[in-house]
Amino acid sequence: MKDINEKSTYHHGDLRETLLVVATKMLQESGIKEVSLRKLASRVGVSRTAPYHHFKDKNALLCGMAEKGFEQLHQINKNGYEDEELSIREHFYRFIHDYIQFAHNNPDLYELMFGRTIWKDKSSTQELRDSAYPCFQFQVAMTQEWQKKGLFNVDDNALRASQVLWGTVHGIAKLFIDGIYTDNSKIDEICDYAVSMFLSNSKQ
Amino acid sequence: MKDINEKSTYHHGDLRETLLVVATKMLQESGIKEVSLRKLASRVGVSRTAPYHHFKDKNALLCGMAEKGFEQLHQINKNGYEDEELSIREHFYRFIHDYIQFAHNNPDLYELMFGRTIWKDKSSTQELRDSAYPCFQFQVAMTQEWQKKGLFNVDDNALRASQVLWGTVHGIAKLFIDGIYTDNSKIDEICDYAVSMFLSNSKQ
DNA sequence: AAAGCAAAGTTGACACTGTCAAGTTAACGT
DNA sequence: ACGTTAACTTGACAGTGTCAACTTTGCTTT
Repeated sequence: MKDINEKSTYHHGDLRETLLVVATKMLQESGIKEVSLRKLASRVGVSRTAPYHHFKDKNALLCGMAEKGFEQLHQINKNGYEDEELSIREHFYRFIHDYIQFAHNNPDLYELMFGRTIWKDKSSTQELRDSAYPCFQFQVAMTQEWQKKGLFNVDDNALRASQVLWGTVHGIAKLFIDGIYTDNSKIDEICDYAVSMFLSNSKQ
Repeated sequence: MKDINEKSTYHHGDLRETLLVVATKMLQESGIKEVSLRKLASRVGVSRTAPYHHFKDKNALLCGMAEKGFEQLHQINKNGYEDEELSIREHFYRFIHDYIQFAHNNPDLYELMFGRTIWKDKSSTQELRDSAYPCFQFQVAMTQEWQKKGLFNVDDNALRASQVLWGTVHGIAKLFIDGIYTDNSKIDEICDYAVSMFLSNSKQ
C-alpha cells in the first residue's frame, strides 16, 4: 500500500476507490447527466481511459456507485429496526419515513440505484446484486416480523406484503425525486397518511 | 393540406406528426437509448436537422411523445371509472390493475412519461403539463369519490390518499419496469394483495 | 400573375460522449 | 537484476445534440 499523501507521478495508487468517491460527488453535485468518464478522469487528474483498468465500462462504474448506496440504505433500515424503544407501529412509521428521507437526501444516487440503467438487460454486475439483494431481503424480513405481530389485517404473505409496501415507498420517493410531487414540505404528512392507510384497522 | 399518399420531394407535409409516431415506435421497439434525433430523421427520410423546425430540441420531442401517453392513460382511467357494472371495490381494483398493466404494456413510454428527463429542471413543456395535469387530477377525483363512499377507513383527505395510492401503483409499476421485480406472472397477484391491504377493514 | 417573405428542409461544423488498439511506464516477484 | 504484467497514456473512431448559413418551396399581398 502506498502512502496516500504522497502524490505519485504515474501510478495513482488507489484509483478505483478515488473514482468511485469522486464520481459519486459529481453525481450529487450536478446529477447523472454530468457524470462522464472523461470529466471524471480529468477531475481525478488521470487520462481518459485510465478508468478502464478498474471498471469494464461506464456501466460497471455506475454499478459500483450504486453498490455503496445499497450498503447505506441497508444500514439505515437496520438502525431503525434495531431501535428497541419503538413500538411496532413506530417501527413501521420509521421505516417508511427513513426510506423516503434517504431518497430525498440522495436523489440522484437513489435514481441510479433503482433505475433501469443498471438493472435492465442483465447489465447489473454480480457485486451489485450481492450488495442489493441482502438489502431487499431485510425489508421482506421486517415485513414478516410486523405481519407476525398482527400489524396488517391481511393474509399472511410476507413477500406480497413487502412488495406492496416497497412499491409504496419507492413510488412516493420517485414521484418526489423526479419532480412530479413538488412540495417537499409535505413529505412527512404523506408518510403519516400512508401509515394510517395501511394500519387503519390494525390491532396495534 | 397535401395528399398524404403522394410523396413530395422537398416538403414533407406532416413531418411533426410523423416524427412523433416514428419516434414512439422506435421507443417501443428498442428503448429510449436507441431514440436519437439522427436515427429518427434518417428513418423518416429527412435530414438530421429537419426536426428542429418542429421541435425546439430533443427534450421537446420527448415531451410531445409523453403527451400522447398521458392522453392514453387518462382514457384508460376514464373507461374504468365509467363502467357502471362494477362495485366500488371493483372500480378500485380495476384502477390499480389497469394502471400497472398500462405501464407493463408500454414500459419505455411509461418511463419517459414519469422520468426526470422531462420533468426535472423545469424542462417540461407547457403542452405536456396541459396534457398531464388533467390526468393527475382525474385520479384525485376518483379517490375523492371512493373516499366519500367509505372505501378507506381514514381521515377524509382525498389529496393525501390519492398521493399514497398513486405512489403505490407507480412504485410497483416502476419496480417491474426497471427490472427489479422480475416475475411478470405475479403482477395480478400483487395488485390483488395491494387492494386487500388498503381495504382490509373497509365497509365495502 | 409577379414579388416577396416566411416556413421547411439542407449541408457543414463543433464540442462532446464511450470505447478500442497500440504504445509507454513502473512496480513487483523470481 | 530481469522480465512479466498491471497501470497508465495517446490516437483514433463512430456516435450524439445543436448551431449557423444556405436552398427550396408555398402562400400572401399587391
